[in-house]
Amino acid sequence: MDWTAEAIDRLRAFWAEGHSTAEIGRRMGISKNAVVGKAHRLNLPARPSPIRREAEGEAASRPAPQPRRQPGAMPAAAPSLAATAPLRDAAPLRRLEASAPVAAASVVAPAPQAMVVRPFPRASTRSCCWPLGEPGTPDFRFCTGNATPGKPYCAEHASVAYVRVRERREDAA
DNA sequence: CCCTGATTCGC
DNA sequence: GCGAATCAGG
Repeated sequence: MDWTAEAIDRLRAFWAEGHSTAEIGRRMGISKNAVVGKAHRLNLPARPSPIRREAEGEAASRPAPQPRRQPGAMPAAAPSLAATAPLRDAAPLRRLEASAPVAAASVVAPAPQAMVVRPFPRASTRSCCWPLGEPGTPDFRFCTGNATPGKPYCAEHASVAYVRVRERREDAA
């Protein structure tokens, strides 16, 4: 993967939109590993992980990482059972109470330095969050309409977002 | 098994 | 720096 400025920008955009790493990978034609790897390297804000890594105390409970494939190398010596667990600096790891369906963060401005990531790009909870334009492009933005009560979209976009499943003919074979 | 994201580490 | 392999939870 050639991580051009544009590619990174797109990654940031997709990431900010809350797409899954696999989805981003599909969209960009790369593996999810590449996505998550790069995101991690870019220090992009980790989105709620389904996994809860050990919290300080439990660090030792993990049986030490398995040795990974080593082409030419020999199996070195016996893994001196844990005991060595480095226990790196206590990771912040505050358990986020998950909740709001990860709304898109500011995707817009390719701002070089001051890229403030707002948790909520919408003016208020009452404005439509329908995305407009291609993520990562300068013109990407959100619909500015008023969201209908109880929905994240304006009436217009809500009608697009929520499709009646029952559209099917009843003659289904 | 499918999915998810995180981390490790040979390259 | 990159990303496959691996891990780990739902």
